[in-house]
Amino acid sequence: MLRRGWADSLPDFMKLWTQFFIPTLKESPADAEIASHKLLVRAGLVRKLGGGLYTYIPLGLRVIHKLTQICREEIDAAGGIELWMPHVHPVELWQQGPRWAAAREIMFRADSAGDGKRGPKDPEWVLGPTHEEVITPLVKAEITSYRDLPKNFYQIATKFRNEIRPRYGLMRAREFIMMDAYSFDANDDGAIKSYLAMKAAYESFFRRIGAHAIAVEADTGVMGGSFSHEFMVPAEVGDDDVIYNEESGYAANREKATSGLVPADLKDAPPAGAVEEFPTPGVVTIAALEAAPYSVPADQQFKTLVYVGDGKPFIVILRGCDELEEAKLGALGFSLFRSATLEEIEPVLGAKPGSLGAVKGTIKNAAALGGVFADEAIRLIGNGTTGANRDGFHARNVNVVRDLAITKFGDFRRVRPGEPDIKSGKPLQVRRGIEVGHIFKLGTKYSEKFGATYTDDQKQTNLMVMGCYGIGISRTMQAVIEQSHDTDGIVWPWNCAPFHVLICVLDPQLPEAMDLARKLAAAAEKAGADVLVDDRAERPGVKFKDADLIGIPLRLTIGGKGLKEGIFELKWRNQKDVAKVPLAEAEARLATEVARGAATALR
RNA sequence: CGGGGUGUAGCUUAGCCUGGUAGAGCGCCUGGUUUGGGACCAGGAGGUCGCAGGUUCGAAUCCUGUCGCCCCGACCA
Repeated sequence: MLRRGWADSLPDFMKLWTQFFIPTLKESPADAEIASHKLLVRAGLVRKLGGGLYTYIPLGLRVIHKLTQICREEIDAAGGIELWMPHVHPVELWQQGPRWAAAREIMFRADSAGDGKRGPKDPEWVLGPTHEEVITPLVKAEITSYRDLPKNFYQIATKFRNEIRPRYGLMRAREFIMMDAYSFDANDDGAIKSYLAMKAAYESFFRRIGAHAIAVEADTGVMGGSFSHEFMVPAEVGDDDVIYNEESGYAANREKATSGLVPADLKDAPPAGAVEEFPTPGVVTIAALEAAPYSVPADQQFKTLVYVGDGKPFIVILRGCDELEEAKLGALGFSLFRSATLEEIEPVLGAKPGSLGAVKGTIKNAAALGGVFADEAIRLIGNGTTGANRDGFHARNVNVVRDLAITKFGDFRRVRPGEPDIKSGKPLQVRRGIEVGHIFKLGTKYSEKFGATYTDDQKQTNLMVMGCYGIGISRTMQAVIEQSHDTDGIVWPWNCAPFHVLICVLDPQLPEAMDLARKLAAAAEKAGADVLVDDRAERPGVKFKDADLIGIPLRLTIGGKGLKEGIFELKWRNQKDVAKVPLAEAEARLATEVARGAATALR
C-alpha cells in the first residue's frame, strides 16, 4: 500500500507538463561545482536567491514533500508528536541557555530592518538555528509529572544558520529544512530507549527513501551531551571523514574516532636518565628536530600546544608525529576554546612556540594554566624530547610519568587510516561522507538550565533527561542526487521521486495519443503512482533528454508508430532496456511495474 | 574572518593583457521546413558590461574603493 499522506497538498490526478513548471537547463550554472548541485538547478528543482538561499520550485518542492512525509511517518511510528515552533526567538531564551556564547556566532538577528522604526539597538530577536531553547521551557511549563513522560516532540521546519561559508547549493545553506525532535525522559534508561527508537526510525527513514546512510559515532559539538551518532551518506564531496572498518562494523566521524594504537595493557616506561637540556638554536619545528644533527624521530618528541579555554590557557601534549583533533578538546568541558595567540603563550610558558614543553618546573607561570592535558599516545614515547621553555633549547630524557605535570590523559589525536581498529585490530579505513542526520543523547544539560523537572512517584523532583535529533531534509534531497545520478541526470529512488511515472507523449497534437496518455495515467494512478505527462510540443530528443535529466523512475512513451501498432513503451530510468507493451495489457502491466517500483524502496 | 578566483542579455560565455562599433551559442518571439535522443532556415526582441569614484579626448578594458557570487580553511543538518 503506497502511502499518500501528503495527498491533501497535491491534487490526486496526473499533472500536465505544460500546466506545471519545470524549467530545465541544458547547461550547468556557472556557480555550481558538484554534480548534485548542478542537477538540482538543471533539473528544475531549485533556484538560487543568494548565497545559501534557495527557492524550491515546484518539482523540488514535491521531493521535499515526499521526504517530509516519509520522515513524519517514521518519527510518528517511533512515538514522536508533531508540533510547530516559532522561527523568531526572543534572544533572552538563548542567553539563558547553556550555549549562547558558541551559538550566537551562527545566529541571525531579527531586528527591525535598516532604519526601521526601532532603529539600531542590541538584538532582541534571533532566528532559530535549532529549538532546544524553545522546547525545553515549553516542556518545563507543561509537564510536571512522571505520568506524562516520556515525550518526544518534533517539527519539520525551516532552520536559519548564518554559516560563515555556505557551500554546494543545499549542502550547507543559510536557510534549510530540518526535522528536529526533542525527547524528554524520566531517567537515563528511558533516554537511551528514546535514543535507540530514534536511531531505528532514522534507519528506516533513510532505507525507505532509498538513501544509503550509515550511522557513525560522532562528536557532540556545540550541542553537548553524552553520546551521539551521525548518519552519513558516503560521497566524495562530503564535508566529513568517516573512519571505519568493514569487518568489525566500527564507524566514527574522524572528529570522534579512536584507534587501538595504544594497547590497553601498556606499561609506563621507567625513566631512562636525568632530564638534560641541550641547545637547539633555530629549531622550532618537529621536522627540524628530526633532522641531523639532533635526529630525534617525531614519534619520540612531545608536541606541546597551547589553547585558551573560557579565558584561561591550557596545554595539550601530543606525540610529535600526531595531529591534534581539535573537536576532541570539547571533552574537556570548556564552553568556548581556541588556540592561544603568541602574545598569550610567552608570559605563561616562558618561551615561544617551537621551544615549548610541559616538564615540571620549566613552566614560567604554571599557576596561570587551566590544566595540562596529554594524549594517551605519548605514553608510547616513554622517554622523549620536548621544548625546554627556553628559546633555543630542548630537553631529552623526559619521562612521561616522572617529568610531566599532567592533569589528565585523554584521546586528543587525529586517527589515521591504517591504525588498528579498537575492536578487531584490523586496519581502519577512511572515506568522505555527507552528514544528513544527527542524534544526540543530551542528558540534563538543557533541563538543568531551564529547570525542566518532574515529580516522580516518590514525590521527588528530578531533572528530565533529554535527547535531540535532526535530519537535514533539504540536504538529504541533494545527498540522494549526489548518490544517485548518471551522466544524463538524476536517477530518483522511487519514494523521493517528484513523480513516479513520466508519460512522454511524442505527438501530443494527436487526440488519440492524449487519450491514451490519460488512460495510462489513470491506470498508473490506480496502482498508486504519481504521474506526470509530458505533453509539450517538443521534438522527441528534447523530451527524452529532459526525462533522463529529471530522473522520474518509470517512463512510458507514446509515439505515433506505437500507437498504430497498439503498443506503448515502458522504460526504467535505471535500466537500459525498453519494453513494448500491448495496450490491452496496460492496466495489469502498470500495476505490476508500479508495485515493483514501490518495492525497490523497501529493499 | 584569512587565502584564491570571478562579475558582460534569462542561461553559458568571448572581448580586458595592448583603451576607440559590446559579439557568439543556448533560450525567447514571428514565419517556414522538420519530428524516436537537446533540428534547420529566415527574420526579430533583449545588455546602465555588479555598483561608485578616478585617469583619459574617449573606459567593459587601466587605477581606487565597494558589493555580490564561487572555491580552499575553521563550523554544521
